[in-house]
Amino acid sequence: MRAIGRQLKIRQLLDSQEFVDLDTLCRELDASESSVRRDLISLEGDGVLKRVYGGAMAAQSHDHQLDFAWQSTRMAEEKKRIAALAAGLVEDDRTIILDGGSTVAAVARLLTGRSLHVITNSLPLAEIFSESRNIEVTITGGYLYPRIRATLGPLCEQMLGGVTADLLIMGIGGITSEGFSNTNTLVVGPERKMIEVSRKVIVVADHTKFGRRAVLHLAPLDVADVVVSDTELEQQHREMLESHNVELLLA
Amino acid sequence: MRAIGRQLKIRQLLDSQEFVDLDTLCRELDASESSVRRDLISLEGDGVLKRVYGGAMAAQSHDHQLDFAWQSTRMAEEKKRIAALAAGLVEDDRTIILDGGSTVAAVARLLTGRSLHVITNSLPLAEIFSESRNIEVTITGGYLYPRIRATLGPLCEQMLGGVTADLLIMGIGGITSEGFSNTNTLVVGPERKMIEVSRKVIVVADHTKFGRRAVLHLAPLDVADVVVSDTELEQQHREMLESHNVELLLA
DNA sequence: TCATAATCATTCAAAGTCATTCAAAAACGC
DNA sequence: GCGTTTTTGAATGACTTTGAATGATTATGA
Repeated sequence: MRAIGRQLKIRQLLDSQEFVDLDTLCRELDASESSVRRDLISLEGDGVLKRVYGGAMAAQSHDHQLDFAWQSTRMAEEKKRIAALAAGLVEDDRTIILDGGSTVAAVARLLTGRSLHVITNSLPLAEIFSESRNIEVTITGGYLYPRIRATLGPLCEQMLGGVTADLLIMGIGGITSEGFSNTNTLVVGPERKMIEVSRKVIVVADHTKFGRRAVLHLAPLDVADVVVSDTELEQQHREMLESHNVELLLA
Repeated sequence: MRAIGRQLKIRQLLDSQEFVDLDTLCRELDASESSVRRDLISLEGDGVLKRVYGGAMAAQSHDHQLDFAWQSTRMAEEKKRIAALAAGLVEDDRTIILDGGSTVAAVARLLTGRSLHVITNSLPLAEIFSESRNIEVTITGGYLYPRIRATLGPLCEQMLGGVTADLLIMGIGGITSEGFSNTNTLVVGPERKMIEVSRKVIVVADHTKFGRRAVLHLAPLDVADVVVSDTELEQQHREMLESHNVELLLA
């Protein structure tokens, strides 16, 4: 059977089932492991499926499953490692501000058993701590932005202006030598306030965020005390942070 | 079976049941205890489930949480009728404050299609409007009280002090001739503020609340403009409200 | 309260899976 | 037919996952 025929059959298989392992594919397609692997690499490039350890998963759009598929990728693993490192930097019984990024959510899940005072504008994040008896959660008020389910606006910023925190853990959209930037116009206001009222600022960002400049400039590099990223970060970006006196930790 | 396949099956299992023990998982997945544990750790990291001693529990999604809270309230027919009547009193394009009682939640459900600005300190209530494109939700900040998932405390009251609303719809613990009272020490502070900043106050309360005095006095009867209750309300209580110039509507 | 049983985290060797390389086979153009 | 390009499958070594064993921790019941 030719490559095209095999790939067609793989597509069909993934229509009916969510996951197929390599052995099954080799048997069904009557092809060698190597060929099947090559097909999977090709199909993954087309966005048809998601390669996972032991086989492949269907990449059905907008379904619950897609999130799952993405979460099981290598990138998600890096995110988890970054989160673990960042969580280790948090000392007990401190007041920390968490912004609403997905990497920060991963950090939050690792903090659930600790004793802390958490301030956040993100409802999903607040929910993570709902079972944590030793964590006091303060939510900033304001307009509830539905898409990301976080509070924003002047009321939010005003309230942030009235608090102080030992630590801020913040996700970010892009990092260049000019500073940190974010994609969402509305969130930068609260984020600037968060930076302002926090004694120490930790930014969590995987290596793909480096060299990218998102639409909205947020703050210069030196507002961050620590940046936590992963080991795939290029040397030039490492030096960029060092030259701005930002401590860099790689997970 | 590979890790991804197992984790998929665990998800499916937790869709249908709230808790699974480790033995069952090992048998169902035909995998060792160690592997299942690793899967659970990974899935917990993804926020899919909550690991508990002896197995794992489904991490209820927000919708489910709501539905659960919904079902757990003994939702008498009366309450629904009261809610419908109260919702009918709300005019479009107004700013209304909703407090966090279960009867008020019933009102909120009926308002989802409307065009309004809603201010609330209750997270479950805010969730009800998450899909409503024409409703702008403002959440009051403050300490997040886990049991009822509402914000409280000085920050909350301070923020309430900074707004004004056309209408307040409030649930209540007890109503006597001395006034309204509530069971929870912490919620009366925000509730007093809510009354203060609202031009009109509607109290929703089924007939069982009348004649009962809860531990904490909240406000005298005449702060309410309208009380909505059900037809089983005794005559003496009807007269009590009338004598305080409170309009009484019975559903 | 203490002893017992069950569950859990950690470690480590074995098994499984993956990316890469390379020579053989197949397809293609002329 | 013959040389070139593409595809294939086996082999190698690197990497990841697995399951059993160990000791630590947590529930249970007397």
